[in-house]
Amino acid sequence: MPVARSERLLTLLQTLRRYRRPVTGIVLAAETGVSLRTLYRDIASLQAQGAMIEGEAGIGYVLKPGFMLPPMMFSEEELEALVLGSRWVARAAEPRLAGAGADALAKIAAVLPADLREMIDSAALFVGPKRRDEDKADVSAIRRAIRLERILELHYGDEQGRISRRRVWPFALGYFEHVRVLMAWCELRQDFRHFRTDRIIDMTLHEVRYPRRRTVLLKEWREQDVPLEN
Amino acid sequence: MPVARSERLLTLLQTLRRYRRPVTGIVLAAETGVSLRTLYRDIASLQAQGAMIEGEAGIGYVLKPGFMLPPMMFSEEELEALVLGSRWVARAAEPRLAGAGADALAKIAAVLPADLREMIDSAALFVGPKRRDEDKADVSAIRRAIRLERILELHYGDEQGRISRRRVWPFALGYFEHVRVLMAWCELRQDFRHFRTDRIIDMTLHEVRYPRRRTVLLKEWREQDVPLEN
DNA sequence: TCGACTGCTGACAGTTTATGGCAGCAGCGT
DNA sequence: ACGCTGCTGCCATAAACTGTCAGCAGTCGA
Repeated sequence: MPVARSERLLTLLQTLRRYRRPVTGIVLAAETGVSLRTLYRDIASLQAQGAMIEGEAGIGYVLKPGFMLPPMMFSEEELEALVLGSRWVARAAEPRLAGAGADALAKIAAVLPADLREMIDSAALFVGPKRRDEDKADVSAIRRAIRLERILELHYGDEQGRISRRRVWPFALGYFEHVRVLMAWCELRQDFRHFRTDRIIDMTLHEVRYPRRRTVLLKEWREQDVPLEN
Repeated sequence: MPVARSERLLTLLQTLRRYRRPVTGIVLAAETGVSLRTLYRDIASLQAQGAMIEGEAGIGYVLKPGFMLPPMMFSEEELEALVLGSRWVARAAEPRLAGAGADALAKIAAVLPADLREMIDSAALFVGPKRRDEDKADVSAIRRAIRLERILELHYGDEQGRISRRRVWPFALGYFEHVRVLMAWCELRQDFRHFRTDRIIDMTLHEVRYPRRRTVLLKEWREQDVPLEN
């Protein structure tokens, strides 16, 4: 196994966590089954990776409360859930915890590749409680249209049951109250419009890209802040 | 740098993500600057770490959409924010995303040491929207009392403004609606009681531990499910 | 069916890296 | 002053990684 070292670092971290008081390097070396010299190197590695370990001469090591997550794989949706949840905490929880939520979000964003980081900016613009309705439309297809900046043709039914057909320029997915909402520029209305994804009856992804950048649209939409058409 | 290999694995993962279509090992080997044989070993390492990479003879490799987070350090509060957020998503979002939230939570819980995993079980029992009030009491002190199973003496003001002094056995912190709530066994009432942390005027952490295990109290409280006194 | 291409595994030697012991310096507490 | 401890450099040894070669199996197109 080529993971011997990584595992040992995790073990060291856990061992360090068990003790509340400072622990000497000799003890840690014995518990992880390694020489003192190597232990110092391991500590240095963990610190380099962001672990908040403090060592003081004559005292020992203490690990500031917290935890290091080993490398983990998250699916796109799990990532979205984490991001969405953190955003909710950041704006809805008590100030201290809200700050922690924002920090956690920033940490995750820092290690995300650029295209996924955009998801953090555009997804979950609004948050709210419960939602039970199933989307008729394929959300991942919508996401792809946003990513590729492609024109989307929608069959859309409003609350009166009227069905309209529109060509829109999708640029973001968000939540408002309990529904998922597609943010887009509507060619018909020549303005920003919001479409509940559960009311999209059918849609077609066009081959042509729309003539503007979605990031620009998002920025303009934010400044304009039009009310929900619904 | 002793992290050469880890970095290369991350690079490989990113490279793999860039391509949407299957990529042959030769290409990946060239891009990561490594021999084909080593690339196969790297792929195996990533798969062992949970990366969802699929290889098919005659085709190439494809990475299922998602992302691998490198090892990261989270503070206790950041972890709580992630857990709380995921829980909220798990119960409030649309079914598919809710499932993803639950999965993400389970993944995090799986790598957490036992004492922090208890936090997942006990914290954020209830979730709800916005909260703006400041806690008067020190939440981290409450958490410490829970962790150490210590008796807590509270100066508590109810909604009528009456102030009472109680000795309680704290065993969990949660949310209900928009307030943080301390779950405890109340010595005065000889029953489970809930205390809004923003109504705790003052508190004292006693030296003595209470005579029961907090996990047992939590279990009994769950089975009993008494209504909120508030 | 055949061949080209590709994923995958084993073996082995060369190279790199990690490890452990030793020495020395600096800070903390008694 | 002394012991304990964190921390760093050095270096020989041990371990791990890497590349090359070989072979087998599966996919696709001709």
